[in-house]
Amino acid sequence: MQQSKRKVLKEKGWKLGTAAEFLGLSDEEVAVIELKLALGNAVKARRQKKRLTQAAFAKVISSSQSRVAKMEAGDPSVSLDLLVKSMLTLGASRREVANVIGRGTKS
Amino acid sequence: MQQSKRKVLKEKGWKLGTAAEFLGLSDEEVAVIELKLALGNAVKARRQKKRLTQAAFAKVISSSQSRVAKMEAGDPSVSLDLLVKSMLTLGASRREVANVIGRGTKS
DNA sequence: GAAAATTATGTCTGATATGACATACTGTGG
DNA sequence: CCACAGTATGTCATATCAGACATAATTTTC
Repeated sequence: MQQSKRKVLKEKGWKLGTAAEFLGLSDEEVAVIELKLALGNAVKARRQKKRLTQAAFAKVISSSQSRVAKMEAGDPSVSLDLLVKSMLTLGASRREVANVIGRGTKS
Repeated sequence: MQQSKRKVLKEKGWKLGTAAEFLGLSDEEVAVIELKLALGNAVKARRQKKRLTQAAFAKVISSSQSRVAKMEAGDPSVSLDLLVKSMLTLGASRREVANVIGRGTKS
């Protein structure tokens, strides 16, 4: 696990704060976080392509603007479930979701 | 959304019970459920291949035997997060996880 | 450059997922 | 048959995630 990656994640608010947490975060967990970041970016891209505002999209998925913002920002409080459901709602196929997961997403 | 699929999910305990819930379950949500079933099967296959018992694997991911059983059984109470983390812990690459998501998994 | 729209961030309360435990079910060897 | 390993199922208390709201920061439009 490279320091560079750790740094980015830490800045996003993923608590790698204390030594215990730092040590306690397995590579698999870090990988899941990276997945979430990739999906967040993908959601943002798709939403923008559809020229939807965060608020508008929030209504579509019966959520709130702030939650959408957090999704896209890679906030630790959003689940894979929500991200995937969002992608699908934005019209992504299962395969497209898989692509994002397979190879990350360039911003 | 085909009746056949609905039926299978219902039997697994995904509450399509009341009319409201039946109508309230969007196709995207159903798709997410299918994803979970596919991942559950994939987890089971990988675990068995490694000749790990549910209890043994549970220890590895700091969980419990019952939760592993629920994952593999496609229980509604397990999250995508846990399923994906499990796959990765079982040695699956991000790409392999993507494959399961892209094309389901034949049991 | 002000006003308006959009997005970001923080924090609540309620909803849902969590590990743990108990216990029941299923097979398999003796 | 029976013990025993593995798996399934139900239930808890606690932790984590949810939508909602307020409000700050940013971007867009005029």
